[in-house]
Amino acid sequence: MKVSEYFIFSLKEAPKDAESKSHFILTKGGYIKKLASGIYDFTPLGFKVLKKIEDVIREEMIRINCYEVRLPIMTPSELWKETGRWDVYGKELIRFKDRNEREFCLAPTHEEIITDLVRFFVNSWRNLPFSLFQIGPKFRDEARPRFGIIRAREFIMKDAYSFDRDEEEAENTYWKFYRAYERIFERLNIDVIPVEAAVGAIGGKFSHEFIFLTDYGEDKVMECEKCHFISKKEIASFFVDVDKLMGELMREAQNQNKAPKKKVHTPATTTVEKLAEFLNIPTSKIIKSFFIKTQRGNYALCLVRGDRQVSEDKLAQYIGENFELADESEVKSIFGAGKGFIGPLRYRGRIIVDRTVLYCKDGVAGADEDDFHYINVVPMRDFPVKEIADISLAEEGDICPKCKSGNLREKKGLELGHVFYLGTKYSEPMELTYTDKDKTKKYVVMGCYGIGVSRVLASLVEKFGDERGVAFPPEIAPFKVHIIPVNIKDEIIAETTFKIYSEIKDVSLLDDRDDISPGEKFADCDLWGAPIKIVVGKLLKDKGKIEIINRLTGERKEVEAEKVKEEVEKYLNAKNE
RNA sequence: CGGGGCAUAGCUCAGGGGCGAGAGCGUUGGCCUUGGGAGCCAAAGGUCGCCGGUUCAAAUCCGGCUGCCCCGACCA
Repeated sequence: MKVSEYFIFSLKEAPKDAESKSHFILTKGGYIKKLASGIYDFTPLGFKVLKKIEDVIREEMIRINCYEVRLPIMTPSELWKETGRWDVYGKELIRFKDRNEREFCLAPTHEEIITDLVRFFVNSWRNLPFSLFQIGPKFRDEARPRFGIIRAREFIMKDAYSFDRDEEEAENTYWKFYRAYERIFERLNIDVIPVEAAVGAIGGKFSHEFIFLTDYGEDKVMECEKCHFISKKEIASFFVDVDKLMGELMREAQNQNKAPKKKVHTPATTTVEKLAEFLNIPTSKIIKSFFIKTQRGNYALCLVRGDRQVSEDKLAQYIGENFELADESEVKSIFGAGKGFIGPLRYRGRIIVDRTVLYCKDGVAGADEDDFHYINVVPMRDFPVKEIADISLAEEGDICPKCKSGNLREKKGLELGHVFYLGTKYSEPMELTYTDKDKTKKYVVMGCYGIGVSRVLASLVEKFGDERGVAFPPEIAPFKVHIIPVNIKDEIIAETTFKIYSEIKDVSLLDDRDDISPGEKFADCDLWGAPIKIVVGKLLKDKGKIEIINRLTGERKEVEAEKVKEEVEKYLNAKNE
């Protein structure tokens, strides 16, 4: 491709609001242009990279017998009402009406749509299993679009859906996709870490996110600084030596000299902070109690150390269902006190004790009486410790649950892919069934698998970009070679340049503009992403040589014009094997 | 959704009740130059976001709206 014949441009001044590296480079290099908040045009250059990424994904999907479809983005509300998501999705769903006042939305994801397609076709066990995918736009009216295409309102996603006959078959399919994802990201040269994701109680059995570590991520992850184990912060575990702590507590509980619990007046200490300040003790001495009501209507009292935060995801996972905090009147009628003053000392129902509470050897807990707490509270002595669970958020400095020695550090990550075992979450409400060999009707077992394609592009720029521009790895670079004739008006340079270009035309971008300075050409070369830079200039005049620079490694070679094609091929083949 | 900010040329921005509304970059024409966005000459290019108000007079002051940006909340 010749620059003079292409639609390609760059900006001298990138907009100041470009916050992340990828936003800056992609805008400055003319890959994308903002149309509205969180909505972007892709230019031929940007679209070219996007398609390379899509091609890698497409190949790997086809490799696992996943078939490509094209689903509408304008979708009728009826389908969303079948699963209840019309109401569950809030303002993020872009809704509108057609001329007949029928409600529609722009699809943010396609579970309902694909399930509708599939139920039209599937009747028998003979039709199963199979999986389908598509690559296309998704619409989510994000409250705050950010970092260019990292968090956009319209973005490109690959979404796949699997349909199996039973759980076992579906699990196998899940892991098949999981492995395909590993291959995809490896081929894309992007380092992702598969981490278990929160599924809540409704999601099903498994879910993994493929996380790319970057400051522009929106997910918090905990990483062990020693063994580099990574987990999402919401569900990250951390090491607590429960046996040792229980042994210590046991001795404390039996120690006759230990001060007995004592009721003290603590007026208006409705929060942990106020209580700690009032008693002049660290928050870590307080045993925080909160009372929950589960989806099935059961109650439980949960205890967490005062300086710790409960993880709603971990707690939901632990009890196996969703829950909410019991309301004030329920708490009052069961404990006889308001929320800030309840404790485990008299409660006879289910008590879930977070492991961090085991550190409290003379703690403070609510007295079940407004404006009163007990001090010198010893777990096991003063209340039963039967159910020990891991329900608090991991924090910086906690011990890694895997190697049990390194410290956890909080980092930011960006979700590039997500695999989800759905079970019958959609097939049940939407009546996607088949008749099995035994003539009984069964629900199809589903999974869904997404990759944020445009977000992968941004991540690649985050990884391979610098202040001046970006050099993509050959497999995804828009052009593999960027040819710069320093002065194309010079006949010798022009002749040599066009000769080289004719030999490697298919993979090259030739900057044949004759009206701009060399500096401008070099600047654009930095921006336009080719991993190989070929310069035809004074070296040709002086020594008859061409300069080849590998922008990814910085390696520089001087070769004769006749050898350029060979050199380029050598490099590309080495990278591709 | 809460808090804050911005809106003037294609881009980045200056100006601040009245005078022909400005700069740099970009664009067009001419010249010069060719190893890191170089230089000279000339020209084109504006609903000063929209609606209303105050005023003899509004791009400028006031109010509303819209859009965009930032912080936070939210983000199967």
